[in-house]
Amino acid sequence: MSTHRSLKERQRQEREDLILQVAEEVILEKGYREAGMDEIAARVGIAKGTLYLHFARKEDLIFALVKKRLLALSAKIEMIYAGEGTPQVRLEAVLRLQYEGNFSRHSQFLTNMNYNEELHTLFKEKHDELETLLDDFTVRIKALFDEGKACGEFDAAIPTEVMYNLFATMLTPRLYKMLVLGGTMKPDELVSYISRIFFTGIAADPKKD
Amino acid sequence: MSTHRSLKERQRQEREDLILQVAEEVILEKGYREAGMDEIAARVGIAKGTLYLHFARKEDLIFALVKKRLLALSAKIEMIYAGEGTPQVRLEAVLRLQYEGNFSRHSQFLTNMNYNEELHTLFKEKHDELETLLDDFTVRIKALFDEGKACGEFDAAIPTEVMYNLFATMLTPRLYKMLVLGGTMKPDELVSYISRIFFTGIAADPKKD
Amino acid sequence: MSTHRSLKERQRQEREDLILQVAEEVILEKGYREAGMDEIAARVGIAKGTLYLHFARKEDLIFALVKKRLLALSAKIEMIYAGEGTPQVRLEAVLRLQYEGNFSRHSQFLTNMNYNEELHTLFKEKHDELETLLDDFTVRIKALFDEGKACGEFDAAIPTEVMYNLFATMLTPRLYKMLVLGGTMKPDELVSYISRIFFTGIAADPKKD
Amino acid sequence: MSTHRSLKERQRQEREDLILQVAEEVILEKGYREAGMDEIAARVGIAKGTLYLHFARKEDLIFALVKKRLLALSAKIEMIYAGEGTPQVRLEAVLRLQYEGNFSRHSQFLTNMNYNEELHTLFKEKHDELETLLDDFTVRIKALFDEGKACGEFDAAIPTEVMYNLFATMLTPRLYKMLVLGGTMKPDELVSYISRIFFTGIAADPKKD
DNA sequence: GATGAATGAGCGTTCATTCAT
DNA sequence: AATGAATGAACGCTCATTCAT
Repeated sequence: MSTHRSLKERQRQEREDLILQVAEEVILEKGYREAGMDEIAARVGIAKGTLYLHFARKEDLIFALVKKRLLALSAKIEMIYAGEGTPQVRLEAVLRLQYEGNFSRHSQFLTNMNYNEELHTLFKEKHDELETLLDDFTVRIKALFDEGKACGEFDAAIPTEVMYNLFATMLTPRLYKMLVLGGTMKPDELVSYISRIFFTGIAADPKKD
Repeated sequence: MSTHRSLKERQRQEREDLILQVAEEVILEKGYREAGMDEIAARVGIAKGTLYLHFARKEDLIFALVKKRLLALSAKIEMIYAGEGTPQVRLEAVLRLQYEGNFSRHSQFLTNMNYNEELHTLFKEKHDELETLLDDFTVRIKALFDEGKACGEFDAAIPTEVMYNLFATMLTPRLYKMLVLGGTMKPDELVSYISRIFFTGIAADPKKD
Repeated sequence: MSTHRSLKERQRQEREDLILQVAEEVILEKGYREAGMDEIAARVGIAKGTLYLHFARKEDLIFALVKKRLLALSAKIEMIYAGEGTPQVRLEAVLRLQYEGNFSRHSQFLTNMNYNEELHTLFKEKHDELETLLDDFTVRIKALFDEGKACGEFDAAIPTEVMYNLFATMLTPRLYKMLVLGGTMKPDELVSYISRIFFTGIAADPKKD
Repeated sequence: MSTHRSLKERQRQEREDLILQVAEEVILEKGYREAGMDEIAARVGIAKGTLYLHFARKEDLIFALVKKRLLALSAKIEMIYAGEGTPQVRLEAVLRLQYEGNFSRHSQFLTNMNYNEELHTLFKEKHDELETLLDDFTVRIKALFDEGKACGEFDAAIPTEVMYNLFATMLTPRLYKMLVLGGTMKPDELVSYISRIFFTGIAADPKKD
C-alpha cells in the first residue's frame, strides 16, 4: 500500500518534472507570454486540465520552474564552495559548471527571466522567497571573493560587490551562445579564456608583496 | 509649399520620436507584452488610430525603437572609434558612454530586448536588417581590439571574439542596476573598476616584451 | 444473503440521503451552478466517482433532490388533508408546517429552484414527471378550497385557482426570511398574521348568508 | 459638434439599452449562468469585444440591469405614491402596474435575481448600493400602509412589516405566470381578485368604528 | 464497489488591428 | 490626416464527466 502510494507519488513527481522541463523548452523558444498552457500540455502529452492539477496557475508553473533552477544552482554552488582549492580554483569551477551540459540552458532560462520586467511584476508577491533563493547563491560567491582577498589572491582594493557582479555578469549565456553555439570554440576553452582575463584582472598586485 | 511640406514632415517626425520615447518608457516599466498600444497612445496623447498611421504593427514600433537605439549607439561608437587615443582609451570611452546619462536606460532597453526570446521570433523576418545594424557596432569594437593587439597593448593570444563578447557583456545594465541604482557607487567609479579589471586582464604580458 | 443485500441496500440508501442533504445545503449556500460536484463529494466524505455511482449526472442529483422534497411535502399535505377540521383549519396547518422546523429550509430550496430558469431548461425532459409531483400537492390544496367554498367558509365568487396560487405564493420563504430570520417575530406569530389576513380576505361575505 | 457628440452619445445609450434588454431576455430564458456573453453579443448583433466596451465585466452588466429595473420601479412607485387617492387606491395602482405590460417581465427578472443565491454572493461588494435602491421602493410602500392605518383604512393591529412583506410577495410573477400566461384570466381581473382578498384581509375592523 | 486522476469543451476576458466617420 | 468604436482570435482557467486501477 505504502509502496503503491509512493509509486503513484513518484510518477506524479516525474510528470511534474517533465512538465517543468517542457515548459522551460517552450519558454526558451517563445518567451514567457507566448508559451501557452495549451501548447505546454500538448507537448507533455496531457490535457490542459491535467496541467492545472499540478500547477493551479500559469504563474505558479513559472515560479516553480524558476525556483527549481535556482535551487539546483544553489546546490551546485554550495558543493563547490564547500570543496577544496583556493578561492580562484573554486570560482573557476563555478564558471565551468555554468558553461557545461544543461546548465548553459538553465542559465539562459534564468537570465531571460531576470531580464524580463514582466516577471518582476508577476512575482511581486513572491519577492521575499525569490530573494532568499538568490541569497543562497550570492552569499557563497561573495564569500569566495572575500576569502581570496584575505589570503592575498585577489586585490583587496576592488570592492567585493564589484567582483561579484562582474563575475555574475560573465555567467550570462551571451558568451556561450556567441562562441560555443556559434562553433568558434569549445566550452572549456572559453572558460579558460574568461578565467584568465577575469582572474588576472582582479589579481593582487605582486609588487605589493 | 515645400516649406509647408517639410514643416508637416518635421512635426510628424517629432511625434514619431515622442512615440518611440514613450514606448521605451512603457516597455521598460512593464515589458513588451504588457505594454499595450492603448496605453502608449494615451501617454503620447494621441488616438490609437494615429499610432497605427506611424507604425502599422506593434512589431514595427518595437523594431523601429530597437533600430533607433542601435543607430544612436553605432553613431556614438563611430565617433569614439574615429577619435583619438590608444585603443584602450577609446574602449574606456565606450564604457563611460554606456554608464552615463540616458544611455544606461537605452542600454537596459536593448539588453531586455536581447534577452527576450519572444522578440527574436517576432523579428525573424527582419533578421538580416538587424544583423547589419549590430554589425556597425560590432565591427568597430573588434577593430579596436585588433588595433590594440597590433600595437602591443592587448594580449594577442586572446581571440578578438572573446575580448569583444566579454566587453559587450559588461555593457549590460546589470552592473549599473546593482551598483549605481543600488546606491553603492557613482557611475564613473564603477567604470574605473571595470576598466581596471578588464584591461589588466587582457593586457599584453610585459615579460614577453 | 437477502439480509446482506438489504443491509448493503440500506447503507446505500442512507448514503444517498446524506448526499441529497449535503447537496441541499451547498445549493442553498451558493446556488446550483456554484455548487460543485467536488465540494458536495468532499462534504459528504466520499470520492467524486462514488457520487456518480449514485447520480449519473449533476442534473439527476438535483432532480432527485427536488423530487424528494416534493414527495415529502406531498406526504405532509396528504396527512393534513386527510385530517380533521374545517378547510381553513387544515390550510392553516399547511401554513404552520411550512414555517416551522426544517420545512422553512426545504421551502427555500424549492422556491429557489422554482425561480431559477436554468433548472426549467435542465428539467425539460423530466417535465411530465415534475408536473405529476406538483399535482399531488396542487390537487389537495385546491380540494380544500373547493370544500371550503362548498361549506360556505370561503367566498365562492373567488376562483379556486386564484385562492390556490395566492396561498402557494405565501408559502414562499420571503416572509420567513425577512421577518423570522430578521428577528422581528416568531414563526407562529407570523403564521397567525398571515392566516388572519388571508382567510379574512377570502371569507364568504356574511351579509350574503 | 456638440450635436455630433450628443448624437453619438445617444446612439451609444440606445445600444446599451438594447444590450440590457437582450441580456434580460437571455437571462429570463436560461438563467444568469447559462446566459453567455457570446450569446448576448450575438443576439444584439455586435462582437463580444463591443459588449466589453459597455460593461467591463459580466457582473457589471447584470448589476446595471438590476439597477435599471429597480430605478424604473422606484420611479413608478414614487409617482404613484405622490399621486392622489386613499392608501388602498394607491397600493392597488402599484399592483396594477406590476401586472401590466412589460412590468410583468421586469418583475420576473427581479424576482429571479432575488431568489438566486449566487447573485447575492456576486453583488456582495455592491450590497450597500443595492440596499439603497431597494429602500427607495420599500420606504414608499411602508409609508402607504402607515398612512392607511393612521386614517383608519387598515387594521393598526397588523404590523406594517407584515403588510409590506405580504404585499411584496404578491408582486411576485407566480400569479401572473400561472393565471394570466396560463390563459385563465386577464391581468386586471387578477389584480381585482388579489386586491379584494388582500385589502379585505388587512381592513380595519368595522366593529371598532 | 470505490477511487481520484485525467479529460476537454466551454467560459469570461484581453488587446492588436481595422475602418467608417 | 486623425479618431476611437468595433472586431474576433486567442488566452488562462473551471468543472462536469469518465475510466483505469
